[in-house]
Amino acid sequence: MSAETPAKKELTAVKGTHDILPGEVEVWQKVETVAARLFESYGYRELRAPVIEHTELFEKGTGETTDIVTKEMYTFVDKGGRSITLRPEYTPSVARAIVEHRLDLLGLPMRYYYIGPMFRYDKPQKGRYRQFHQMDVEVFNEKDPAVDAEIIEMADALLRTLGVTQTETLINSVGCRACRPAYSQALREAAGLVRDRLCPDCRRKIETNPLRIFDCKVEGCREAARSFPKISEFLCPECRDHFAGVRAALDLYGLRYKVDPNMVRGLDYYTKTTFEVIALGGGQQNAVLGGGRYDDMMKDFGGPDICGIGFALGVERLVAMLALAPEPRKSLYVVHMGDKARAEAIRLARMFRRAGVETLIEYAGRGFKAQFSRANKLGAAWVLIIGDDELAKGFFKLKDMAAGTQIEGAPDALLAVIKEKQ
RNA sequence: GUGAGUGUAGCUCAACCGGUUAGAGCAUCGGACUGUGGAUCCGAAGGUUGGGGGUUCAAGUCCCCUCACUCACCCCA
Repeated sequence: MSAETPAKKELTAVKGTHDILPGEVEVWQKVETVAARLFESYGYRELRAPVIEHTELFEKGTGETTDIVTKEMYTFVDKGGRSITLRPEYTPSVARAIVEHRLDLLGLPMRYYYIGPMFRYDKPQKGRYRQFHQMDVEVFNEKDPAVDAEIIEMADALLRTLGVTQTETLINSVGCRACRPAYSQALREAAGLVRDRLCPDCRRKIETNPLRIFDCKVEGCREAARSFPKISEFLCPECRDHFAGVRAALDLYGLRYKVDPNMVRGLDYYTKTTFEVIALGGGQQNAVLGGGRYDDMMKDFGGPDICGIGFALGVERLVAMLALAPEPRKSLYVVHMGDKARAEAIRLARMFRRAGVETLIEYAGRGFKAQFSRANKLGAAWVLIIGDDELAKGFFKLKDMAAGTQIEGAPDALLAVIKEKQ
């Protein structure tokens, strides 16, 4: 081991990844426990799928034409020659697990949630990282539009529970395989007519993904897009009824939302309902969560014909919106003087820890003054004092650092005092 | 992948027109102070000025390359 020569800044976190340090990690823990409890109250169960999957899963599930698959995946060949990918999203993994384990035959509600890291080889910027974390929620085999509304309401409930208010909920219907092709065609024709007024990017989108023209921020394109046909005019009766059902159920909840016919999502597999919650104000990466229905994915996997709906929430983006004060922790610091006292300190610390008290022992062997200074710096609520006098009596002193008061007693009695105020 | 901005101590920042050994505050550690914290005073440690190359008698400062970060495009959580 090299005692000196601390490594210079050659060893850094990989681009686009971040350490979540103590101080911030408490916020994450809070978010995770609140979310898990809430999801379970809606009948969801945690399903932990692997971080790595066969590359093919995402090619088929996420879609070969999506940006995620064409240029953002962390893919490598393992030592067995398999093409493996660090998951860029979670939904395909759940669908795979259902097919693999035939979870659809258990007769249980197919409601799953998961919290964990995802990986996309993007260029990092505010709110966008290469390793980021999502809370993912999926419901399968429920086609009633009230379920769409319920899941949106649950997302809203999560944000409200965490004290997030500056958001807007957007919903849309992107139709299904019966009605969307006609709409895409109509859109291509409309866009083709004003081709010379569109930016180069959008001219390309006419062929590749005409819905995305609505996303463009160039004013000329926005202006042109206003005259384009709306998806609502093209929905088949089934999709139209479904969307009306979603809105009716949302109204039942009294939830505020905005129908945004221009909202398109980047994943190919969505059908009917899509939705997004965006943060008001702030940067450009403002989608806190997004999701929708995907009625064809399972079938496309060669599995049973089971519909699905879900959303993914970006934990980094959520945490950035929170202003949670850390909960004060009350800890004990054990100071001591002399070899025997040190041994007693170690013994008593174990006792207090087993009783559930956060306890640290002074190991630097400094004078009492320095030890108290240390305790103060660490923000200890109490200091347990062990010196020759205390050892002789079997009675120890306990100082309340905030009050500055000090009591004396046997370890059990002192523990009782701490537990009372903990 | 494209574009712009920024890189000086752990953090926040100085350093004149290119000119001696790159400074300060905060934080850290030690001492004053071996039976009691916060205050004060004293001191120490901490830097290849992101890295490499170039111009110059001389570069933290100017030029080029590169890396990282930030922001935006694209896309998305």
